[in-house]
Amino acid sequence: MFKELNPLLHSELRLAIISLLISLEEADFIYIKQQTGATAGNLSIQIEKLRTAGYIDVIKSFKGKMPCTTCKITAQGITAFEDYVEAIKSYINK
Amino acid sequence: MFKELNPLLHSELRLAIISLLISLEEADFIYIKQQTGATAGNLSIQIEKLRTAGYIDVIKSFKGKMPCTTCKITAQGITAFEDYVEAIKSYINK
DNA sequence: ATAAGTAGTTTATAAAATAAACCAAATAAT
DNA sequence: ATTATTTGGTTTATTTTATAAACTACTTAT
Repeated sequence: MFKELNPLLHSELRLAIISLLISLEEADFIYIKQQTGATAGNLSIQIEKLRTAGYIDVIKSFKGKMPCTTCKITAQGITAFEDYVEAIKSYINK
Repeated sequence: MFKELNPLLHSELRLAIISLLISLEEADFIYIKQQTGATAGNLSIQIEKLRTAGYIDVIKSFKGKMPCTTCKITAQGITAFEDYVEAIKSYINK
């Protein structure tokens, strides 16, 4: 009947992050912050959760003298997103 | 970019309840419990939240000698669900 | 030097979901 | 008839999650 919704992706901000990274393949902290409208603190935490789950890779570097955190979706992340999309459809297409 | 996800509907169980009621127009507590696999306690709470929001009507009656709680979606609930479906699409159709 | 801004992280608080315990009545077993 | 057991829930308590606020470290401008 209803498929299970992966709780890691069933979060407005984390879903937005993954959705962004699916189409972009790579995006930095500031860009994600702008696109999602999230606060830095919340974004920092949700990125870390996605990283711990193996859904994204996080690369910390410097852009000039400023630190720059870049995120990239992993193969596991792509699969998880695709599964989530299938699952949510079981709720919205009756 | 990303549309806001109504937090009342962005909950696995509440979304399942509303999704059921969209297609059925009416369902009782036991049936919803079976279809969603929710525990009675959790279901009781989530039904009350949907009722308070005006998304469903809850009618308490007796079926023979047993109490029976029947739920029915409201016009407001239908609109909220339709809006939610539009919003979630902004995350899953890139 | 001092103030203000950038790019984050950490800690604390509020909100949500879930589980466990409970209640009242009905039915089944001894 | 009295003691379980089940049904149909509600209430309370605990855990998890999300959000906001405070903080760190460094940079740029005054």
